Amino acid sequence: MTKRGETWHAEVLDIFRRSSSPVTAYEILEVLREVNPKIAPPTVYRVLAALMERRLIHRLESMNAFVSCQCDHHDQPAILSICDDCGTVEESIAPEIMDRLSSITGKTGFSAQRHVIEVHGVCASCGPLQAPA
Amino acid sequence: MTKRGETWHAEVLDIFRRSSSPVTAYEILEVLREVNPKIAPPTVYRVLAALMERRLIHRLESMNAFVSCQCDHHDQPAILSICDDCGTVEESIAPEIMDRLSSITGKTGFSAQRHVIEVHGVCASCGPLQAPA
DNA sequence: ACTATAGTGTTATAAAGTAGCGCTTGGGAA
DNA sequence: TTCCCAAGCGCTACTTTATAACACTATAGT
Repeated sequence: MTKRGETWHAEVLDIFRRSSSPVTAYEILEVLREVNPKIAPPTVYRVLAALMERRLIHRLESMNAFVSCQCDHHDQPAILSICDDCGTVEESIAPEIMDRLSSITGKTGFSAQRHVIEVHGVCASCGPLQAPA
Repeated sequence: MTKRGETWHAEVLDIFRRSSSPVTAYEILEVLREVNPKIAPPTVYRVLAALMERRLIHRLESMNAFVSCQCDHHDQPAILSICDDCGTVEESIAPEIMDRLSSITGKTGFSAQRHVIEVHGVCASCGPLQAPA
């Protein structure tokens, strides 16, 4: 199925891959509107949902934005580090942290299903060593 | 300062303490409007910002909602476990996880400043053992 | 008294996300 | 081959979440 249906999927994925920073749904909307000015939000959100389901993009919960997955493709939940200065997002994988997390939250019988880990800070390029005073 | 200014702070804190689940800004707005029907969103968001600064509440980034801080008061960042079934939120502290996290994200020179850790899942009361079939 | 500041009131608007309908297409079942 | 289904999309309208900007009041400190 879907040879004609995937029109926007590739288009949107491209937008993400061309951007080094998080992109909001409405920013995507604007770009798509350069192609078809009548596109509405639901189209964008549907594409985003599909791409998330395929693990091709991540949602940045703390920013209401999205980034493309940088890893080849792991089903491991990702640790996202966000530079509050330049907006760059880096992705790390650390299964042992997820295990520790699950075990800590599991102490009360909680069963973890989805980990949201976002670290805000300043990246190497923006850090104090690079921009002293 | 502030004997008259803090009107809403205590009121809002009370709302949080009476609720076992996350509360949205607009839910708070509704409650405040029972007292003063003319209250508008900015008032609520200002109170929330103040309470966050005092570390009395946490923002649940993945839900656009807020919960009161359950710990006595640590400046440690909290791990929030959210039951997607009943909405209950539990708070855990695990400095060693934060250290691990900072060290992992720091490998590329990233300097961590704010950790967002939210774990979605199912709590003990809602788990499969409690509701089999 | 004067001033800085924290908290609030108010209007308007921006930004983010969803409900719900219906159309088209292509692949598989009958 | 015909029918139906699922995926992707168009579109309208709407809800929810959040902020900008400006004004006012009261208290604490000097």
